[in-house]
Amino acid sequence: MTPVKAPEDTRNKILQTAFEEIHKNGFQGSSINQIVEKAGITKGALFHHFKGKNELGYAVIDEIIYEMGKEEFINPLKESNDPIHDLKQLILEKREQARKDPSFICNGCPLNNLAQEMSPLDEGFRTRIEKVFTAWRACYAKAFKNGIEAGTVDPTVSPEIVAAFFVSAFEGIVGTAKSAQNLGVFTRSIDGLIYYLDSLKP
Amino acid sequence: MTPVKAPEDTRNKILQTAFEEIHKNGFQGSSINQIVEKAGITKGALFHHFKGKNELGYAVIDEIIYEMGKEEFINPLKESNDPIHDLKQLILEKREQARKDPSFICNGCPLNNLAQEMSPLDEGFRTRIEKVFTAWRACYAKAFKNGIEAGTVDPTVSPEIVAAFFVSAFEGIVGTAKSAQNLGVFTRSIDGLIYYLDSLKP
DNA sequence: GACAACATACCAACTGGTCGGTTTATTACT
DNA sequence: AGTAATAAACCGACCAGTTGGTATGTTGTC
Repeated sequence: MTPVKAPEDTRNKILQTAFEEIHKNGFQGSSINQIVEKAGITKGALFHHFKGKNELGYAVIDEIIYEMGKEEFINPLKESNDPIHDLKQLILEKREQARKDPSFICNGCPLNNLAQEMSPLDEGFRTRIEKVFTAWRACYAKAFKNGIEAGTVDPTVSPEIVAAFFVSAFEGIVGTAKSAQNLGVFTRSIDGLIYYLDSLKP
Repeated sequence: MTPVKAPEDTRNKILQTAFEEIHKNGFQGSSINQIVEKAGITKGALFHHFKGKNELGYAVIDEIIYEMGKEEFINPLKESNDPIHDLKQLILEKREQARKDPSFICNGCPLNNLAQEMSPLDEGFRTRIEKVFTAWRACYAKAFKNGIEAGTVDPTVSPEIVAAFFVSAFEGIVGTAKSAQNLGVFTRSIDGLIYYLDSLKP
C-alpha cells in the first residue's frame, strides 16, 4: 500500500522543512543537522536528493517560494484591468489576516528575507530571487497597462514605475512591520499604500 | 607620544570592522575570527572590550548604525517645514549617488539588513533596531505636521501614516534594488516614490 | 605594584559534507 | 511467472574545519 521508499515524499518533506527553517532562522542560520532532525530523515537521504546546502536553498526558492508568490500575489492580478481595485482588495486581505493572527507577519516575507540575506553573497540565489521579483513586477505592470486602456487608471502614470514602486513598497512594509513587532506600524503603512493607490485613479 | 595601548582606538577599530563584516555577510554570517583577523587585533582584545558576539552586534547598532541613520536621514529633515521638498532632495541625492557608484546599493541598508535577519531571532537586536526606526518615523511625522501648518502639505493627510509609509517604502526600494543588481529598478522605484510625494502637495 | 589592555593557546560543540554499506524497487532475461 | 542483475533510496558513523568562548599569561601605564 504505502511503499517504504517514497522518494517524492522524502524530497518534499526535506524541502518543506528546509523552507520553514530558513524562513525562521535565515539561510546561514539554518543548519543541515537541524533540518535533517526536524524532517525526521537522515543526512544520507538529504545529500542523496540535494548536492549541498546551496542547492537545497535554490530548490526551496524554485519549488516553494516561487509557487507561493505566484499563487498569492501574481495570479490574483493576472488579467486584471482594474489593478487599483484588485490590489487594494489584496492588501486589505493581508491586513485583515495580520490583524487576526499577528504572528502572520512576525517572520516576514520568505522571498524578501532570502533576498536581503543572500542576494549579495551568492549569484545563484540572486538570479533565482530576481526571477520571482521580475515576474511579479511584470504582472503588475501589465495590469496597470490594461487599467489605463480600460479607463480605470490615470493614463499619465507609467505602468513600469508604478509596478516597481508598489512591489518595493509592499516588501518594505512587511519588513519594517517585522521588526516593529507592532500591528500599528503595519496598518498605518498599509493605509499609506492604499492612499497611494487611490492617487492613481483617473 | 603615541601610547602602544590605545583602548579607545582598539575598540573603535573592532566596532568599525565588525560593522563592515556584518554589512557584507550579515550577523550570523560574520565570524569573530574573521573580525579579529581583519581588524588586526586578537581575540583577547575583542573579548576584553565586548562580552560576546551579541553584545558586539548591539554596540554596532547603538554606536555606528544609529549615528549613521541620524546623520544621513534624520538630521536633514529636522526642523523642516517643507518635507516634500526636502525628502525629494534627499532621495534624489541617493539616486545620484547610486548612479555614480552602483556598488553603493549592492549591500543594502545596514539597518534594514540587520532588521530582516535578527529582529525575529533576538529581542536585544529587535528593540535596538526598532529604536532607530521609531526615531526616524517620529522625525518625518513631525516634519509633515509642520508642513501642514506651514501650508506646504495637503492638510488632509495623516503625518503618522505618511511617515510610516515613506520609511517602509524607502527601505523596500533599497532592498529590492539590492537583489535586482540593476539600477533601472532602483531609479524607477525612486521615481514612484517622488510621484507619491508630489501627490501630498496641497 | 596594581590594574587595565592586550596576547596566545586551547576547548567543546557544531558546521557542511563524505563514504562504505544496506535496503528496497525496477528492469532484463529466461 | 520467477529470478537474477542493476539502479535508486536511504542509513549513520565519521571527517576536517570552524564556531563562539575561556583560561592563563604577558605587557604596558599610571
